[in-house]
Amino acid sequence: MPAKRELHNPKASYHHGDLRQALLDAGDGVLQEQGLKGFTLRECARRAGVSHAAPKHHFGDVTGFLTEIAALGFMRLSAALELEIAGATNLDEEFIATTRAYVDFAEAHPEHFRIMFRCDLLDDQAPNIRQAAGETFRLLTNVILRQRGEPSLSASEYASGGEVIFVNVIHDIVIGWSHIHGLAHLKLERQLTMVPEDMHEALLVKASRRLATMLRQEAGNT
Amino acid sequence: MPAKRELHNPKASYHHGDLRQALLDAGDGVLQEQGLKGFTLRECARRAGVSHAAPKHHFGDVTGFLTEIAALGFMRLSAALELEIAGATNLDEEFIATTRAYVDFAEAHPEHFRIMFRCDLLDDQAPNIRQAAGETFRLLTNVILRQRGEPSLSASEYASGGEVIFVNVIHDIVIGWSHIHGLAHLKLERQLTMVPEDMHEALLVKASRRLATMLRQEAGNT
DNA sequence: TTCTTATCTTGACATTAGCAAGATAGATCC
DNA sequence: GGATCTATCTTGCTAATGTCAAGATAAGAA
Repeated sequence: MPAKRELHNPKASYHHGDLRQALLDAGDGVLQEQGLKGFTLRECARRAGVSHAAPKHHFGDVTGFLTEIAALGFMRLSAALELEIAGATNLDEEFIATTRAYVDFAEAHPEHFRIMFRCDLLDDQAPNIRQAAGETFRLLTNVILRQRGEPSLSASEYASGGEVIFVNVIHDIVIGWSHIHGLAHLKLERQLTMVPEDMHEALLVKASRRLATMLRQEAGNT
Repeated sequence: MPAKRELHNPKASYHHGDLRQALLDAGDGVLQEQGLKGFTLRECARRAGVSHAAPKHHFGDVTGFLTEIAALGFMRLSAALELEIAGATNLDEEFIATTRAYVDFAEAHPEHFRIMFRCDLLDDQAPNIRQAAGETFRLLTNVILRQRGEPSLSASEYASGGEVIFVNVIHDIVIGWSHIHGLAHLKLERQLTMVPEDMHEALLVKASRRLATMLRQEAGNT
């Protein structure tokens, strides 16, 4: 241990061990405490106790880093959806629970949510985020399929030609997702302030129940 | 005209005349050509032919500038909505046209749209943006009110206690707006790529028609 | 004319992303 | 064991940014 060298973090060795994960954790912290504005590669490096150029080897540039953060966001969203969906005991409840989980996620992790849906900041063709976002979409698709009384898609079914299976219901999937996503996004970005805060839960329930009822009806002409 | 001074723009006088508008125009150009990433106060100043600190006097800081840009965005969105709504000849058409105008706006001005709904980048309590966003919301509210066969709100009616008037229909307003906004946002952020591009128009029409039909029905229990 | 005020410039500082070159240490091979 | 290889991390640099403070300029008021 040569004393002449002053490492950024004298406790740690030159090789961090799991710097990649440490940087992702640091990024989480920065996003939570300072938001996307305070999110810089150098700040994350500082928190991880390494030099400013250390992240480059693991993520390339800031786009690569954000892509990874967004992919993690989709994984957490999927987990939250699965948890809420599993607790529902009927179709109305399931759709409401799905909406609630989605909206709650946006409010609990606003910066992650923003980044996940900012394709100009990401490499949205990267395999990891495509995979993660695809899984979220599969869960939402299945919620709609069940509303319509159709069988759900397993991950493997979805991977191998899910498009073919749900081509007939894609309209309803988009209707359902747009409803959920629009509500979450508008709420997150403070566009629903004309509704008193304590009415938001009731609003979510009523709106989602009405949507679900519609999804269970046969679509009309055209 | 002292020859020793080298102004940024020798053609213009020291006092620009309408630098505020020139900067806003420059900002428009930057957003269109380079997006939010290339949007910097200094770049806008360069385009307007003034020094890098000139914007400060007109907008304060970058947040103030973006707030102004966002307010303009809401005004343009309102104009687009009004135009499309005016062309509709029945309720189905009107709701579809509203959705189309909103979605088209997001695609035509993606960066404006992103900024308008990024409350962390803005001073969303500033009077100009509140006014502009309020007008957009009034137009959307009226679309929903007409679907329900209720009278529209004029700007003055909306300003003086519109909340009281539409408290009974706020659920449907949020349902309608969430649908429209969610569709626009998901499409803009490339989350609907599982639907072939040439089906997007038909998707929009079908989804909106179905939504409009629902809005015209009485809400069920709860 | 002189003073006042709004407008714009200059210069500086702290900060960032990204690059290039070098240092370190763990792993591999002989 | 020792030499080499390679991934990992550091240092130092450049160009750029937002913001501030101080000064310069012009337009209008007094």
